[in-house]
Amino acid sequence: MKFSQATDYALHVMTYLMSHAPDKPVGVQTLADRLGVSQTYLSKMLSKLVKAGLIGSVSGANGGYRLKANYDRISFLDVIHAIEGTASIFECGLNHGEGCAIQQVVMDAERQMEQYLSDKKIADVARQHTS
Amino acid sequence: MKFSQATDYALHVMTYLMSHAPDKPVGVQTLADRLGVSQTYLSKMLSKLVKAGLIGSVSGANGGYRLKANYDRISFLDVIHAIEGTASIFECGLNHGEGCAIQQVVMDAERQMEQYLSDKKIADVARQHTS
DNA sequence: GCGTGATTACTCGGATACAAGATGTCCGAGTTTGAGCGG
DNA sequence: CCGCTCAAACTCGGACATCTTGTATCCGAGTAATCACGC
Repeated sequence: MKFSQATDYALHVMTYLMSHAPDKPVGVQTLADRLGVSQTYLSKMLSKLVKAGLIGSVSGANGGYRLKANYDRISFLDVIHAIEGTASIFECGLNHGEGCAIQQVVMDAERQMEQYLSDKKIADVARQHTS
Repeated sequence: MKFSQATDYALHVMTYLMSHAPDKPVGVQTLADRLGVSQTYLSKMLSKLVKAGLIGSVSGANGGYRLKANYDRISFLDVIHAIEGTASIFECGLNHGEGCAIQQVVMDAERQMEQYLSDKKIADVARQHTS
């Protein structure tokens, strides 16, 4: 029960883009050096972020990844869902009639956390802390 | 980012004990049959619950696992922590000065969820829904 | 100076390798109950 | 009926086996900018 490293990287990339280059595309190489991660692995996460519509990609020379217009409305939850998927945190594997009360409780708890994460925008922390 | 099956099993065991046998020890065999899990695997989780002090074990014939006196104060979070460990859900692997703002946000979100889970007692759902 | 082609700097996707953790099994050791048996 | 012994029913712990998932690397294909070169 942990968030993956990939999520960590993705969040930091988003923060970096917002605080350092909100308008220009940045190559994977640059981002990977900044975070101390291999560029090939980082590109996997960036692909997911692109697929989720959180950032855009510019191919070819001088290309890279860049923020889109409404980047200041992206929440922590958006990034986490893009990387980790949107599946629920808890699945009751038993078949004891529908509506497992235990699953209900855990999913409610999950909603509490997601509520908090969707209120927090990446741009908020990017402003105060240039990663 | 999911809770393990083990946590699922543990929660159901606790619910079962509270609703069916609050005072007598129940063997692993019985519990495992009830849940459709192998008894040897289930015993691993029960050991963890014992170590965490959530239930007691009675060895020897007619032995098994049983609830302790204050079982109605056990929360979902207690069981989850016993199985999954108490480590934080998110660890920033980067070394960019202390106090990563991103980690701060995610940990706050985690606290939201844990707050909810520590308010919910197992006995609450055991009363309404005999698993 | 101007098109045209080659080179370069990128993204993108698939295939693969590796390690760790979750899941599940097997077995041996210790512990208590209870039944059997001899006096 | 009493006490002893022994088997059965348990927990407990460690050592495995397996499977999935996260992490990471490599490579080939496509794409766009830029540079070189010939006219």
